[in-house]
Amino acid sequence: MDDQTRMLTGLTGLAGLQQADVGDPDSVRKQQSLGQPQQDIGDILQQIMAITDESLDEAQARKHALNCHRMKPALFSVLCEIKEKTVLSIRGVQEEDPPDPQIMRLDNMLLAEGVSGPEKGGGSAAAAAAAAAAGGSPTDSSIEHSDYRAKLAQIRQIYHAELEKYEQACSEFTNHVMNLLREQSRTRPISPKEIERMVAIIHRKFSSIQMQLKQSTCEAVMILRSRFLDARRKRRNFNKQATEVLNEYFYSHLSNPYPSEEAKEELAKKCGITVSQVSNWFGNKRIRYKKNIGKFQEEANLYAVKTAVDAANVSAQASQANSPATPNSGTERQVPLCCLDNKM
DNA sequence: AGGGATGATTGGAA
DNA sequence: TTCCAATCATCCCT
Repeated sequence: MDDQTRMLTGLTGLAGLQQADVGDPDSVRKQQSLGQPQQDIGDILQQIMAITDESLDEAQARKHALNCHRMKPALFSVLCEIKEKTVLSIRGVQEEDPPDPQIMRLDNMLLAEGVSGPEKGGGSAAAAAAAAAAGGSPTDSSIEHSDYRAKLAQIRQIYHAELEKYEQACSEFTNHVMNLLREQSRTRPISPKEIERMVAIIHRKFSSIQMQLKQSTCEAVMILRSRFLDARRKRRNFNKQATEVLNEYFYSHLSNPYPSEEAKEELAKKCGITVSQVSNWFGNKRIRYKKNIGKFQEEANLYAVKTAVDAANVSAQASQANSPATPNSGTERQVPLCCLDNKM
């Protein structure tokens, strides 16, 4: 049975509808049950078409009569079915979209940066690590860090506020459209499926707006990040005291200038820098010393003397305080004039 | 301004 | 992962 036939069959209930009968379903039933000749479907359609030619009152009355007709649900259901099979099904195929990879990428990025998702260490932890590696005085890095964190928090706040606004607008609009369509479904054939589809369309539209929001948020984070990372490049030399502490350790452990993790932590604490900065410093120092031992000889001698004097002071204090002590027993430091071991 | 010094980064090896 | 070696980027002295 094709759609046309089905429609006609579905409409047979309305056949024989006459102006006088409209609004009186009983008379239709009576006519049907009595097997009265049924009018052609064309008559009804003509009556509907003719509504526009009638006076407003007449048209209203006829519309009302048609709306109240007991076969209306059947008619609407058939029309909905036809609609479903033609226009909507074509559109439905076209609009079925897979999860957008672009939006997934944006979501992942926002999550990783700590902008979306629950408040967490994410971006701020990364910022902390970067700021810690930024060098310079601890005050500088903490200023940069808090600055970065504050800006990120600001972005996060704006993002969530906007997102909430969009979501609210979306649900309000969806409700409005749904109510409207439900209302209209009394006067024109609208299936629940069609309403569902309309809701999906609205959500798609809003999600494309959301994508724009996500995109611009990502851009803002990237700009902030690049500015922050650029700042990281602006290194400061360690202060004199820190360099001295590091050099002292280096030259007093010249035979094995590889501080343990604990030693690095202690040096970092003493110098007010991070452990990775200590590692960087030792890495640079080893390679530069090895490349030009001659150039560093003077410096090495200087620290050797300093170390020796310190050691002497320590042992003098020890011998004063206690019984006679072995020279240098109070320090682990080695005499630093030897070459680096074969590790280098 | 130029150049050396120095802290950070990167890629590869162990 | 740690270290080396090369390199980059910036500082800072002359």
